[in-house]
Amino acid sequence: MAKPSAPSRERILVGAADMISRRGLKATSIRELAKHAKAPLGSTYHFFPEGKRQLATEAVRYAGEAVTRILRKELDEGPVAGVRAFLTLWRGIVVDSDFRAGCPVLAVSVEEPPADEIPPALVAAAEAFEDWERLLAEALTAHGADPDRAPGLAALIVASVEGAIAMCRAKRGVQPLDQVARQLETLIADALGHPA
Amino acid sequence: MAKPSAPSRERILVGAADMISRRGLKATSIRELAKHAKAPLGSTYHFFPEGKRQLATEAVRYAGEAVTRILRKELDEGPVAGVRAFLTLWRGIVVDSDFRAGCPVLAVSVEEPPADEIPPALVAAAEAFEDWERLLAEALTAHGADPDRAPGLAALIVASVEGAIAMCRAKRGVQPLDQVARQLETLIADALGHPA
DNA sequence: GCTAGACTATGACGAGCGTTATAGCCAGAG
DNA sequence: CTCTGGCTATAACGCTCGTCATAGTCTAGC
Repeated sequence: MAKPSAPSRERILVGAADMISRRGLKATSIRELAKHAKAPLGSTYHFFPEGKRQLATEAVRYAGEAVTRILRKELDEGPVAGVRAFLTLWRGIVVDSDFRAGCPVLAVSVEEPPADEIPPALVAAAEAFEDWERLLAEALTAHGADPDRAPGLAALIVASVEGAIAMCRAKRGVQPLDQVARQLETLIADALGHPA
Repeated sequence: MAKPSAPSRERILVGAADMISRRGLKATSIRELAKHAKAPLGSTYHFFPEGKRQLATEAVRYAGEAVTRILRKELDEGPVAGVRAFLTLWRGIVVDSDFRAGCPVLAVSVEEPPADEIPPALVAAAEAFEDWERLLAEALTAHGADPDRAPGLAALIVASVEGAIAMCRAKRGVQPLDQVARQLETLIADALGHPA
């Protein structure tokens, strides 16, 4: 035994993030998730004893941090390259899933929390957004953007990409993401001092 | 008889749009919707005999067109005023609901359609986005923006506002919408020929 | 006042949900 | 080999879901 757990746990998390990004949190059932992740139903409660709440929270964190890692790496080449990678990442997910999958963080963000508490999955979603914004803002200021304006610009980038992902799914086409990509690219070039 | 129907029908529609904007489509149950709209459960099937599909489709159309009307009216004062009204509208909904409600069009857009068909509610969502983008693009070109770039700019506006609504809900604060408002305002001023 | 037709009230159907309980399997430690 | 404990299998709990059927109420037109 020894090793506290197998690759099953991570497979469940990945499957949960994917499923949430497609259907939303409430519409993702643990039974179907188990089937989708090729794990037995009992195992989900073995690995995540607090049930759906815990599973959702960890899935959002997992996905959010995966994107954070990619973003951090690509931003080493500068903000333009980083934003381009950010857009390409989501574009790939949307296209590869035939416009059926999107961003799990967004999916969790648009579901009403219960009246009495703020679910930890929603907190994890907010943290993911903040991480992405912070990384972008730092890269922008590091490359010459006005430090007062960089956070706002970073928020615009994240918001427009998330919105464009949803629009692509509704329209079943990549135009919104491509349009946003173009606009952001010139906008960032401008903010960095640019050539016109 | 005579009058084909009462104000009940519209009340159900409004309630459905509100509920969808909070919980998403799949998580909105007809039973709770009826309670929320103070209509009997039987009435929902009387007014919408095709059931949830029809109800969702009409609710999305209803909400989308309501926003379209507001947007069209406010754009008469120019693109800056129109975008400002657009943002203020959503800001009000988010704040008044204590960050529990958002955009029903976005909510429908991020839910996976069944494998065999594209649900009409999703088509209605795509149409709403397109209407908003078209109105914005027309206003931008009419006020001096480069006609080649206006559609992309309009898409960026819609995408960033939708994304910011979701981010506000996750963070339980209005900063994202306000940041996006500021960025869009200067961006539009620029695109219109501006003073720097 | 009576009747037709728009609306409402109520209850049932099968299905799926989250969750729990119980029992079984099976690799590795002693 | 035995035993232990991580993992799996199966069945069941109460609940809510979308939908439908049936019967009842109310009002407008004659």
